[in-house]
Amino acid sequence: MKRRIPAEQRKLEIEEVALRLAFEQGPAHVTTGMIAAELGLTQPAIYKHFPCKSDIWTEISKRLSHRITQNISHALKTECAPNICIRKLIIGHLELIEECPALPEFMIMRETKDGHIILQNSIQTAMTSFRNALMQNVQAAAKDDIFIRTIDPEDATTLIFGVIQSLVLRMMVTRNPAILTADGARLLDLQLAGFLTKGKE
Amino acid sequence: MKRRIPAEQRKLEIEEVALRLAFEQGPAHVTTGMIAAELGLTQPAIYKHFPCKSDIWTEISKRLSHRITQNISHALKTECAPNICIRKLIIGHLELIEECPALPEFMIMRETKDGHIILQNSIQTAMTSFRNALMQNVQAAAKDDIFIRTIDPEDATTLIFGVIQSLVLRMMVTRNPAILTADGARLLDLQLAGFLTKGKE
Amino acid sequence: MKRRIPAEQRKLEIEEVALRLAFEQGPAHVTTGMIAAELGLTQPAIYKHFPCKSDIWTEISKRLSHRITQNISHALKTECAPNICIRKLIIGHLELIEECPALPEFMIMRETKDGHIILQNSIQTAMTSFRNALMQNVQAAAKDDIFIRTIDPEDATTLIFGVIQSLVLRMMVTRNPAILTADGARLLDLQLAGFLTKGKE
Amino acid sequence: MKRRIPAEQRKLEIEEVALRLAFEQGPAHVTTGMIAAELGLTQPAIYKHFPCKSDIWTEISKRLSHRITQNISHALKTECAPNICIRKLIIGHLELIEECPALPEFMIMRETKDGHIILQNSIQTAMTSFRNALMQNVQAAAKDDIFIRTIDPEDATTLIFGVIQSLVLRMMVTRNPAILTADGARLLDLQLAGFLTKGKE
DNA sequence: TATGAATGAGGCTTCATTCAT
DNA sequence: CATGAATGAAGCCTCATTCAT
Repeated sequence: MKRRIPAEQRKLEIEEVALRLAFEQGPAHVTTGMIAAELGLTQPAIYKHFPCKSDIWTEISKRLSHRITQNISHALKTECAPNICIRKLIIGHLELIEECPALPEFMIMRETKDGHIILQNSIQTAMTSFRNALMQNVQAAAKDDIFIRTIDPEDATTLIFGVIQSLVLRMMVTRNPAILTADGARLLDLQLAGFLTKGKE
Repeated sequence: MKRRIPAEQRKLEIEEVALRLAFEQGPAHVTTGMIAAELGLTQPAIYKHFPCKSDIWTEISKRLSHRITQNISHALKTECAPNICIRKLIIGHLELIEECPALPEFMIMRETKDGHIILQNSIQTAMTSFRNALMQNVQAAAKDDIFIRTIDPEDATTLIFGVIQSLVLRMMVTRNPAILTADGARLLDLQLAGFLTKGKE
Repeated sequence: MKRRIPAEQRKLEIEEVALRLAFEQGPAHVTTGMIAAELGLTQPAIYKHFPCKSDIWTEISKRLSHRITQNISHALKTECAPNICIRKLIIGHLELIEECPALPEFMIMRETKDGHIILQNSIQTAMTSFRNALMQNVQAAAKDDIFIRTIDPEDATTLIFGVIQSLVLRMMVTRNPAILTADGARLLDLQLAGFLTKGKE
Repeated sequence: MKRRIPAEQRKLEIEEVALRLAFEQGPAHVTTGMIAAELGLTQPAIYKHFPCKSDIWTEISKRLSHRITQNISHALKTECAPNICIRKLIIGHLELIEECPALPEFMIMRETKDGHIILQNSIQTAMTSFRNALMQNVQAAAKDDIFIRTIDPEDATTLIFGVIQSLVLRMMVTRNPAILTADGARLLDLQLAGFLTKGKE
């Protein structure tokens, strides 16, 4: 009658559903009951796979952090010019968000344990690495005379990162993740154009 | 001990406290009990001023929308060059966020009424106006040869708006609203520099 | 329709019902729902009077401890011969148990907070005082040649205390608290007779 | 790793663990999960050996009852003076409790079946036999002029039984079963001394 | 003889909301 | 304008129990 599914796969399903619901309704509104209903399970069945609800978020956060880190190493491992690396970092991250559009909200999500609010930080840590990788390539680009030499690397990095933020905000308002990769490359080009040594038209 | 306070003023107090708590704990974690406790009231007392909880958010949203709109008209009413207007719009909005740091979360907040999720939209409407005002000035700046003529106004607007998003994200991670105006002008200059016809010295 | 009752009185009612149910069903089987049902309340209504369930037990324990201590001071304050004091202590305590027959189970009750077992000890502390008061009077009785001089006060105290234990066990098995005072005096007399200097004919 | 063990032995293991946990945490707090965890089993594995949880308690109660009865017949079968028999009964029972310190709590434990509370009584039945055996010997001792002739056998029995209760209470408070046999003989002597015809030196 | 996935009942607790005072 | 007592819905979590393998 009911689907009986191996635990490992069920865990994944729970995480996927939770992630999807987190995008649709906002992480704070996702209940274990909603997750269970979505999977055709009773609510306590969730607890056969996760000791407590916040562990679902923790596990998801770990998984997302890992994806972020993977994207970073993938973007850096190839021997490319710094501006190409920057491109790979940004586009790769946009693709990740398109796949998991709840990611940005996880980054700023407050987790509550025992009534106390604790900030979710494994994703924030990964994003710090992301920003560092970005900045190193900005610095390298300036050194290589790809970017204007006098550019402030911190601020330039912030603006390049801002391309993601702009798109994320529009995605959240429009509820349409497709715009991320659709518009990402073009916006990034425009952003980087301002930093390039070569003339901009 | 028991302060009896005119209704209009109490309403304001409630909204202020709710707004502050929304920043501290996240809008979804704010309860009527927390608001009441913060004001030294009993929890049902809130209902003398607001028929239901979501009306608090609605009222706050209205107020914030009004502030956003005020900022727009203030930035546009003076006869300035378009790039100056852009500056006024962005900096003005950053100041508003610094004063009400929960604003960005209100923009993406889901309100639940009768179990259904509805997006908060009076602020989103105001932000659409904001974006339009921004874009009009970008177009004007391009027409006036302040910005590069060939620039795409949509994309340029998105990137300029992105300055706000970048700063907001850093504020949410650092929990420090002060960075908004501290770094805003400098970042905006860097962003606009990429669009200016004149060399970036 | 529903009785609306001042908070202080409701608190008392809750404690009384909890105490009664603790005797009838055993403390570990008493639920907030049972208490509420007994009072014609909804279950969450209990939480308007006690922040959490274990606070009900804590409060009851405090009250019982106080009663125990009162009995001690009442038995000691009058200027009586030590054997009379002993009598007052024991009979007074039996009367208290007859009134609150759950008391013995509270003494050995394990309270669970956050999944960890903690022993209930405010009553145990009071009972330690009770035992000390008993022993002091046993020593005094030996000094005054009421009891046999060579008696070991620790052991004699334990046996006198044992009169209570014996009756309590029979009460728990028969579920009839009335035997406590019905048989108490007679049993105590028999017990003390063994310690008296005068021959037992 | 996975021990597969003959059913009969596993049943015993389960009962032993349940009995130990009943002493440590209180019978009402023992769950099938705790028992399974203690044995390195999955929780439903318990149900291969016991149709339902209360059957574990029932089985344990039977076993304990049997031990109680064994102690009685062992104490009575030897041809001894009644006071020696009494001694054997009490000391033997104390030894049993020292081995199974949860026994006293089983005696007053409420078992719940289909939501209804039922008292555990196979142990109570055995204890009634124990008391009867005790009383018969008290009567015999009175007849043989070992105890004072005029003694009330009921009451004397209650007090002698009380030696066990006193020690049990102290064990439960101190969580130390060793005191039972350490102090038992001495206390019993003191108790019986009061009933002996011979002067108390 | 056991595991592995799941269920159903029920417990504690929170919270928005009502209403008489 | 506010309190004080209470409700109803819902959330998290535990536990005994089932059943296929």
